[in-house]
This record gives sequence, structure tokens and C-alpha cells, in this order.
Amino acid sequence: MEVRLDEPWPTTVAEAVALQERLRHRVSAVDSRPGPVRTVAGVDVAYDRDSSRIAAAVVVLDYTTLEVVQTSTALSTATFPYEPGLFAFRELPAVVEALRGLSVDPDLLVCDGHGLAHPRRFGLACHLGVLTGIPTFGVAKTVFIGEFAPPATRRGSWSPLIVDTDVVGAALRTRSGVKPVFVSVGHRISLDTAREHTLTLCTQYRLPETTRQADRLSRTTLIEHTGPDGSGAT
DNA sequence: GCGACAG
DNA sequence: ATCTTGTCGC
Repeated sequence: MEVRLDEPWPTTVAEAVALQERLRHRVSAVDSRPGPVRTVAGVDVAYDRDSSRIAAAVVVLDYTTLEVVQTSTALSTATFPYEPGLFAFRELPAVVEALRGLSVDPDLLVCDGHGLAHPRRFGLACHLGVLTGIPTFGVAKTVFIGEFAPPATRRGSWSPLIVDTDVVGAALRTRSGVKPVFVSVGHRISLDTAREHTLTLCTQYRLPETTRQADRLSRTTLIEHTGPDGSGAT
């Protein structure tokens, strides 16, 4: 698929923050997709020991059967350092490259991280959504910002993730008796819809099949090209 | 000023 | 994210 970057990718913290402040206003937290979701894609990135090499993977699944429709990967180098709140600048370049390898545009994107549940309301999921224009949401394993009451222990139970007076996401129990995940809007989707999709995608494990598949593919791709020890021999 | 801090 | 053994519990 086609993904345009328009501007040079930020290289400093100041530039990155400025870009987030400028793009945050483009985010829509309203459902925009007319028809049914046919395909959903998960994206993730794996790093080697010293983060010198990274591998991004995108796995497109049939939304109904959850079977793999297509995959794409991209090998790259981490340029931006890990900085809480600026996660997108570290991972998205490789993710965009992988997305460009797809011959079909997914109907929905699922990120491994937060969207609106971010200090400037512009986490990884929002950024990717704005770049692609595709409905996107994030499912994170841990909280970043916000407070929440522990949801009931039953699968499907949830409680709002709140910052000040804003609901920025949801703590959702995807498996009974298991730690909740944190769902938040990325772009062109509502929190309710994102939550429902998350449950649909969590058939057997705490995390959505999309991120599990993408996680696995990014990891194996990295090892195939850099070796289990990061020697680069293969 | 001191921690906390997606992956 | 990644480095890592055993261990508690269903």
C-alpha cells in the first residue's frame, strides 16, 4: 500500500514533539468505516540486543477467520532512541516500509502501544493512523498515562482510563482472571468500536492475534537476518 | 526537587 | 524492547 511521509522524519526530541503537536489535531475518534471490516493488520517491531538492527512486520488477517491473508517485513536500523512519549519515531519508519510491501490495503490497523492514551494525545497508534488514513487503534500491555479502576475479572469487563477528566482509553479484560490490556483510539475509530474489535481479536490469549502474529514474524525475521546472537552472520 | 515513564 | 531459571498455580 501507499504511505506518504510528506516531511523529513524528525531526528531530535524537539522536532518530534513539535510534529506531534502539529498532527494531533488531525486525529478523529469517530467511526468512519462504512462497510464491514474484511481484513485487519497487526504491526510490530523487534530489536536485537543493542537495538542496532530492527525488523518490522505487518500481518494481515481475514477478520472473520483470523487466517493470514498476507505478510510483509522490513529490516532497518534504529535511528531514534527510545524516549517515552516519542515511541513512534523509533518504530514507525520501519513499519511504514513494511506496509509499503503490502499489495492490499487493510481495513483496520492494530498497534502494539497507545493511541490517545499519551501525554500529548498522539501516541504511536494515532501517528500511524494519520499517516495511513486507515482506521487504527492501539492495544498496550501496560499503562503509560492515566488512572483506572481494576475491571471486573470476567473477560469483556472494562473500566475507563482517565487523565484529568478525559477518557483516553480503556482497561479491558480480554481473558477472565488475567491482567487487562489498554485499548485506545488511534484514528478514525471510536473507543467502543476499538474495544469490541480487541475482544474479537483476542480468541485465545491476552493479546490480539494480530499483534501476536506480528510479534512472532518480526522476531523470526530479525533472527534470520542477524542471528540469535546479533552477529549478523547468516 | 524526586520519581514515573508505551516498546 | 532485550537479557534470563526456576517456580507457583490451574
